[in-house]
Amino acid sequence: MARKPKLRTNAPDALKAKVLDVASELFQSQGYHATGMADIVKGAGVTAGGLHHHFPTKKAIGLAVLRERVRPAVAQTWITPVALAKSAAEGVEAVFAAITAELDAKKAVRGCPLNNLTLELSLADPDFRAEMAKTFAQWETVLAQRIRADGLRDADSAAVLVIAAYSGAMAMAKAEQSSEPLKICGRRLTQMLRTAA
Amino acid sequence: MARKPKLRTNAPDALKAKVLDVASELFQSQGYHATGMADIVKGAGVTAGGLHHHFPTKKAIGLAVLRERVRPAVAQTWITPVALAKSAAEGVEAVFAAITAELDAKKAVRGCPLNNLTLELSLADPDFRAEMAKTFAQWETVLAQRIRADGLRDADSAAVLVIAAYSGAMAMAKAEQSSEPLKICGRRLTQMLRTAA
DNA sequence: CAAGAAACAGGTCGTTCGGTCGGTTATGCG
DNA sequence: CGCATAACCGACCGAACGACCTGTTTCTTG
Repeated sequence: MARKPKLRTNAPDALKAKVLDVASELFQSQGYHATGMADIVKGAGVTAGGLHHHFPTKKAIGLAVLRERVRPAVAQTWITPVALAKSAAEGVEAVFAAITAELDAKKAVRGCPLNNLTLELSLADPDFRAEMAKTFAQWETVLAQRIRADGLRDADSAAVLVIAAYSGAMAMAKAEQSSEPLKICGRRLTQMLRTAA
Repeated sequence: MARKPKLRTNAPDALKAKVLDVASELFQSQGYHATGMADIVKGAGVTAGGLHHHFPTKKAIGLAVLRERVRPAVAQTWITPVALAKSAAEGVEAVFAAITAELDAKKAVRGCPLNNLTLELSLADPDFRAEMAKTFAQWETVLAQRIRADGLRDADSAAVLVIAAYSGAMAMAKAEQSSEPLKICGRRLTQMLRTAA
């Protein structure tokens, strides 16, 4: 039945990467349940069979997106910059500035990838929930370390507050389609970190 | 074809109320997209035809849930208690205490209804987004008024921070299935409101 | 360079989705 | 009491869903 012996090159890593790129993009802009396998297939330019060979289920894709896209994204935009900053206050200020600048540049506020998936999936599946909890825990740990290094008391609770305020501000920003809540919270959080130091 | 002339009583308001109760419960525990019309039909003990007569589409149910269940819930658990409290700090403290107590009593942390639906739907549909934005705005306004009445400066930004921290803490609580983030944020927020007063 | 393994193609399966339709029953009103 | 109208019933529809399976091509390795 070989009708069209279509040209092909085996590149499993590239295929996987493309699938995860497309899937994380779609999950971010539409949500997990609103995204169909067909959307991913079409967006990634892959066939259903090829996709199935690497990711047996949709859940496997979701988990991989969480581990290989969302978590690194949190590390890159939040954890590393704050850890390397001169002070926690300065780091938080820079992160909020970078994020609000990016939001203003685009047209739409699509929310924090971690929070989007957390609220949609953490109750639906224990594996998803474990993944998110782990990411949050890591985030808290590193941020608390940085705050403690500045000599602040209650570094742990401060870290939780910063992460919570950021997450919630992003949710409000998504609802209002404006970066204003983030700007406000960024300002108050850096001020809090500075005056306590 | 009248096989079973099943007993029936016309009670449109009761039917609507039951549908909204069940739908808001299901949306809260599973999410909007993960909840099918069949789930609502089964849970409410209604027929598909009866449901369709009052709610032409699923979206209509979602909007009604938002307006007639979620918004009143926010008003009842947050806005009214804070508005009536002796001080903003005391009000916020009481609200956080009530919510964490309720969470600890149940087994699962299901998140804030408003945030759950916001993150899932605000990008998908402008009508949904408008509804959420309105609810957030009202929340901000009343909270800021209460804070301002205590004589605090920057009451508006404080209100945004409080709401954001609450929302984000609930998201973290959902991921970790623990009321701890809420307790921590509640403590720090009331402390902030008190020392600034 | 054979031959087994891995990568990929793409059609198809059963299910569930949201929504519809013709028909029946209750109820308010004149 | 009659009857128009709203409330309600439940079988049914096409489309889309996630998953899968067989067959073919490419790679790897002894």
